[in-house]
Amino acid sequence: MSTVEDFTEEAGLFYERLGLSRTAGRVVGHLLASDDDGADAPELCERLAVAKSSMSVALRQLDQAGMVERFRRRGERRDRYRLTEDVFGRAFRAKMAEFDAFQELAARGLAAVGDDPRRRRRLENMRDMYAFMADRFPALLDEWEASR
Amino acid sequence: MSTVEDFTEEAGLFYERLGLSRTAGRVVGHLLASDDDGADAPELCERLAVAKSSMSVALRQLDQAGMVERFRRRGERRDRYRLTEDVFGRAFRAKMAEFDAFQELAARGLAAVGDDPRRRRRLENMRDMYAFMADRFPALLDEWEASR
DNA sequence: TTGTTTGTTCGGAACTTCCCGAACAAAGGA
DNA sequence: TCCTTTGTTCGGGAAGTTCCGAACAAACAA
Repeated sequence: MSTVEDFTEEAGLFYERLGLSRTAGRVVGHLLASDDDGADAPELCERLAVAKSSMSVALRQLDQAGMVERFRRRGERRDRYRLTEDVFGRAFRAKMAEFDAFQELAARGLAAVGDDPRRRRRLENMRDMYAFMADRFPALLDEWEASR
Repeated sequence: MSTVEDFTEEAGLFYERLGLSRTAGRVVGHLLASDDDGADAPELCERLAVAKSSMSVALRQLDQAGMVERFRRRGERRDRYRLTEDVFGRAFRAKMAEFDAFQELAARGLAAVGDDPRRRRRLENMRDMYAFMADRFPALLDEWEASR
């Protein structure tokens, strides 16, 4: 029997492999399995057995990465946190920024190697491939969003 | 003035952010800026100022990840290493495996949350989006390869 | 003002990763 | 066989990361 707690831990491991901290990944897992009202910090601390200082850091990371947003219900004194509506679309756009970084790295390599065609060939291929992907990706995302 | 050495260090930092070790990233950078004959281990150790034990580990990692291949010139006694011809295509295919893993994670989440539509909505969106991308990506790669 | 709630920052402990040198293993020539 | 070359594995130390509890700051209520 698979539980929400199990899923939360799996998500923690999954996102840890992708570069988030374990705690941040577990938060994402918990918020994925909760509804759009999200959760507040004390609840997350208690459910995930994490100190509030660690939770503060993890939530700030996720906020700055654009993965969660803070909000506050009218009249309440504490923040709540939920995944951004478009969190996975944002993840894809972040991948596109990575494509741009690859292109830039290839360009730096080309500036460094000079004129030798044997040494330019692979870097040019790298640059062109990532340029191609960066060019095509937005249309793919648009197509997905249109299909919703 | 940008040099090949600078580029090698930049590549090391770049690939370290992506999850490789610094040494492995520097090797990739060096091989990117060299020609198709690649380099041998003593040369890499000397140029990158790295112990041969560390180089052995880094090269094995890159080999197992399919990023470099070993080869030996006829009659020589030491291996040489070069980037696989299709190293960046392989990187994209690895991203597709990541898409599959996201789908799988979403499926586990759905199994855990039960019937509540409010809690299923986001996980279903996650699953469907990554399924869409996994479906479309091969055609994108084919298109790139055809355009060569 | 004083006390309470909420959230952040700081210092240190625990853990993990990375890299080195040394020891070891394997293969080829003398 | 014995020695050299090539490459791997092992143990330890250095560096970086993560998390905790405690101290701190800010906002609000009484």
